[in-house]
Amino acid sequence: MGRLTSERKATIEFCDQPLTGEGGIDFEIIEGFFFAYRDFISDPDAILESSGFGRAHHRVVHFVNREPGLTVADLLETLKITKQSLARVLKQLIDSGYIRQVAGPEDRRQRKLYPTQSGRDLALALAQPQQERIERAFEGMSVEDRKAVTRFLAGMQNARQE
Amino acid sequence: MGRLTSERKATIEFCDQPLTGEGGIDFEIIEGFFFAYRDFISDPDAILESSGFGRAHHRVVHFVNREPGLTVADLLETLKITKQSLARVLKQLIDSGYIRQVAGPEDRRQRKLYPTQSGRDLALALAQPQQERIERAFEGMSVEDRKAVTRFLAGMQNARQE
DNA sequence: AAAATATGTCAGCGTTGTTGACATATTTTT
DNA sequence: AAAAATATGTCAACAACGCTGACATATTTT
Repeated sequence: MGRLTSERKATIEFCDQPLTGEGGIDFEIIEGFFFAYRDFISDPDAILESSGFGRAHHRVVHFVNREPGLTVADLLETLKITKQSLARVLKQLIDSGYIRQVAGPEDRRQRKLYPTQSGRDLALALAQPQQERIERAFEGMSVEDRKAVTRFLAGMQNARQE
Repeated sequence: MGRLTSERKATIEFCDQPLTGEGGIDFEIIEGFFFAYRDFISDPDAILESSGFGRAHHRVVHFVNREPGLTVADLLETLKITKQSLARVLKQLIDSGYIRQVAGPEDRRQRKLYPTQSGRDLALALAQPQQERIERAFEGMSVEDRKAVTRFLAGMQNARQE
């Protein structure tokens, strides 16, 4: 604890000691996660900029490619955003020809989402720099180490609703 | 590749096969990182909501606590945002009594930032649920496994400018 | 026929990032 | 001492992407 000036009257207190892992807090992981994720998404961000798209578009293109035919409701559940938020970016992706909608064959209220070839190409282009970054981070690591990372990422997630 | 209808004329093409790791892309890591980070920041988000603060405030409080006395320029460099963005949240944190500014002892143009006791308490309260989540993810993992995670997070980051 | 469901849309708002321009205090350079 | 550079603050406008609330339409279920 310190004091703003050498005078006694005000006693304006502030902490001048760095907050370290004394309380059993793993700041290396906390900060590492922040910096790593920020840099991780900066790669596709740079690509998206030229198309006039953003991160929200990236996520939609990604998951539609990962599971072609998923419905709007499925996508909302995965992304955990509102339909109004999704509508904005989805409309742009459809208008730009990256994604198509098909009425559900059984339930015609549904809109099943599929990537076009452009949409697939875009998803791959966005994943590529991320893959290179992952490979660089994995460089020199054993198979067990890599498994540990995968397990860690899974363990950091909330329980999947089933 | 599929077709929207059985008709031939239009040939509206779309991909109906899921994009898997065929191109050597590790989607498990890519998606795991996305879901893990999203859930990771949701914990402090819930706490911040009651104070009327957001994620941007969290980051500022965190780094000021980690390195008391850092200057505004230092903070901008760490967060990689513009001073106008920082000003908004920093002002609120100062007005709310979580952070104090002190003119630099050598260079009086500088504003050195310090947490107050409230600011320290807030930083700890925000870190706590994140720590618990990390511990849960680390559960049952060896020391080498944990080191691998730390190394992975470091390797995912851009080279530090020095 | 009525209710529920899946989706779309309009309107407005909040947070947090951006750029550009300019002001002030202080330090460094000439 | 004057001029230039630096550290910070501030005003204004804008963009991306979350949110809520309300309402419309088509389709399916009850």
